[in-house]
Amino acid sequence: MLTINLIREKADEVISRLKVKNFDAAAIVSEILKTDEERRSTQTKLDNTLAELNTISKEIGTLIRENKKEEAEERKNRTVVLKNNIAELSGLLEKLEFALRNLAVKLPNLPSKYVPEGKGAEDNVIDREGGNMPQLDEKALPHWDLAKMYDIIDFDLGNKLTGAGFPVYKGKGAKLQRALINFFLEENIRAGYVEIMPPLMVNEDSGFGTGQLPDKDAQMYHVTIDNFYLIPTAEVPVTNIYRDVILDAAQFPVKNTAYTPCFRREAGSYGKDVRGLNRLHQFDKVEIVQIQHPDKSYESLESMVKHVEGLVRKLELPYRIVRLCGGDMSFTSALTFDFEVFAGAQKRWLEVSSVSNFESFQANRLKLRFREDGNKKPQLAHTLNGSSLALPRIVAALLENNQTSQGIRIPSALVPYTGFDIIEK
RNA sequence: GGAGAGAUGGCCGAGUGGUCGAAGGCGCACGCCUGGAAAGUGUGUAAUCGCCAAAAGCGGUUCAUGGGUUCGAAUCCCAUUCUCUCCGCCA
Repeated sequence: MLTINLIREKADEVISRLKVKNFDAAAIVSEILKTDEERRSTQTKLDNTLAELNTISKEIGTLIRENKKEEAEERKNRTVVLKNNIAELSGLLEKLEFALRNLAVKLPNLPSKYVPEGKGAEDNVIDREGGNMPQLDEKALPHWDLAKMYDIIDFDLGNKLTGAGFPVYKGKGAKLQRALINFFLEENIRAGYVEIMPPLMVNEDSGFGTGQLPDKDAQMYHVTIDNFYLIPTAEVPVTNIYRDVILDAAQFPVKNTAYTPCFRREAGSYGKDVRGLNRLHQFDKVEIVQIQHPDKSYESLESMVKHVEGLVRKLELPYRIVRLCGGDMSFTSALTFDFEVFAGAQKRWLEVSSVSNFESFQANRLKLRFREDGNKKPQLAHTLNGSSLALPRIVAALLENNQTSQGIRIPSALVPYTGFDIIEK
């Protein structure tokens, strides 16, 4: 959520910058300015009325103590009028604040100056490519066939236990999951991230804090009996740790990493996108989160991108780093880099990580602030996060690209974690 | 799940209808003292919104959360959440 102050002070800039996201903000901004104006004048009236009531109440106290009953009664009569006004004004104020918030949450985050213009995925900019493309012959199998052949991931069994999108990992398949989780976590810890193991269900407040609620509730599994939500990403509980928190500037950068299963309903998905491991309802992901001083958040973003790149390189996967254009960016992001790895048998790029700087957009909703030496007023921090990494598509690419006639070769960086270097029949 | 007790500022803790944004202490900041430090001592020490160009200042709100009673609520009433104790159940 953008701050009202920013919209009030730089309305034209907000409108022009949101054009990069193909978002026409003019109508909403003018509505916000009007509502905000009205809100402020209503509050002034209300404050004055409340102040008068407070004064009278104090006088009544004094009069009663002095045994001046009649004068006290007289003043009580005046309060009847005041209280009616207060009820009316505070009702109006509440309505205006509600309206203002509803308008404000409709505005996406401003794209940073590094965001390329464009309508959709085809306009994204490929910043870097790396790794070697696999040399596979024509008979190379997609990962869902390999998973079956080596009996390491059982999609049918998942259907039986739960439903589509909940695979069962078996034997070396299960061990590979565990190895990847540990590999990612250990690499993150080595880079200075503090490991967090959060709850997998969150309450409504947390859902609002990171913006899944109220709009995107259809993407989350809802535990209705206790009104909890299964987390769609570790970003939700980890970022909410800092909801309503005022940090000390000396604590920057805050760096957290967390492994969690992620649960997503993925309503509306279909076709080849959901084949095999490409899109699941439950999957494993290791997340990195940073909270940083506004002056340094782009340095942090850069370091996160470098870090994730290091992981993909160690896994010897062909990858590319994509800078998302305005039209393809998420609502909340100011700048996003997607990591894609190439799955050799499907012959397509799979998104395995998305690293974003949200600047103060998320922090405003969370009320995540910091205080600087010599500056009494708390100000909003910048938040960033990224996957490092999401497992299923990494596994898909590993299986497909590393298939040989002997079996599936495990990249050497991972062998200390798996304890084996090949998956055979 | 049942019964009871509780939730106050960064922390501890007093406060049961008006003079309470809240005693006292700890912590923290700045000063005095000191050769320097400790001890001692003095002062200060929340967030948020509005008025104001801004600062200062003034005003509103906030004692878990949401309602209510009252001229007036940290204090009384109701609901919710959380914590603790006992009982039950349990990896």
